[in-house]
Amino acid sequence: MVDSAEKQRGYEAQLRDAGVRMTRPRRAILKILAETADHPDAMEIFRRAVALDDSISLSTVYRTMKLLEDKGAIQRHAFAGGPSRFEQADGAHHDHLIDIDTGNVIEFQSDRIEELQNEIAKSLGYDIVHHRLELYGRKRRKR
Amino acid sequence: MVDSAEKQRGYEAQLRDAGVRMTRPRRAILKILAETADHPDAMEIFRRAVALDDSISLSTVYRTMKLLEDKGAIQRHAFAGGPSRFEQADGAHHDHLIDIDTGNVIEFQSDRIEELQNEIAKSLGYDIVHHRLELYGRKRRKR
DNA sequence: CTCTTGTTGCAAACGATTTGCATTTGCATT
DNA sequence: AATGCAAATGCAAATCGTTTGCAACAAGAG
Ligand SMILES: [Mn+2]
Ligand SMILES: [Mn+2]
Ligand SMILES: [Zn+2]
Ligand SMILES: [Zn+2]
Repeated sequence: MVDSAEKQRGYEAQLRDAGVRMTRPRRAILKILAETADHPDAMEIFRRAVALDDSISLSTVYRTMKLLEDKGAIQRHAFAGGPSRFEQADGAHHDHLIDIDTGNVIEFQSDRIEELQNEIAKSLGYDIVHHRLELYGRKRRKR
Repeated sequence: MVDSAEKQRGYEAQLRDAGVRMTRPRRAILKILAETADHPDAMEIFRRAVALDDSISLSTVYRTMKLLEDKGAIQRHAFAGGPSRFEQADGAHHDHLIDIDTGNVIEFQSDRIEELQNEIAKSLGYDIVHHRLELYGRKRRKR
């Protein structure tokens, strides 16, 4: 809590420096993003935002997500089937495993896979600009 | 040509055996899929289908793609940004590198990456049901 | 405090895909 | 070859997530 409030202040300062006006809706959304550990979609962010400021509109949530994405403050993930989901872009790169029963998202990271991806692209004459690695799975039945 | 006509006949027989009625639109779409080497989207398939049978509707293209997907005859890929793109499901598993400038799709396959994915899922207590690995890249500037 | 310009909420538009419905068709049956 | 019925079609309208036009509003530089 203490930590996320601090983190949020850092976010705001960083954005203000980038020439972004700090409005009530934006503050609410940044607070939500700083506090959450999951990967909420726009509607979920909207719901949480309304709790902080009941005059926020869904359009503004969408507009803000796009703004933050452009500024590199968040990442957008279009997992199969559902709407886009978001997360802060502060941590290190990672990929995702999606629980197809619950929608839960688990993060993982593999240097080896990242390396192999680069090798493959290189051998095909390409430079990777970005990539997407998503595992869709089901919790293993306990034995 | 000879080859794809043969391939298409195989497709039709296989589907008929699965209880799928062979209609004019379906025959047209199967022909298109058997002949193409790329990853067309629904609208593109529609355009090519109209050339074979000008009474085909876009709805039917969508309905047929879903049917074929359910029967396991084709695969649907939702690459970033655009509409779903399709390809026959006959060959071996592979992943894709998308040229972000042209939209061209290049196929590749890495046993090592597939292995690593399974290890990761396993270590997280999951079984992979399906996955998505897409590299978005740009052709390397010639030196 | 004022002015300028960016931002907002709202409703309407959007693009891809799906769906309801009346009509047509495949095809198994006589 | 004619019949019957379920399945498939075309069309238009609906859907879903997301974007946009616009008039009202508010951030923050001066
Ligand atoms: Mn994540
Ligand atoms: Mn492919
Ligand atoms: Zn990665
Ligand atoms: Zn793969």
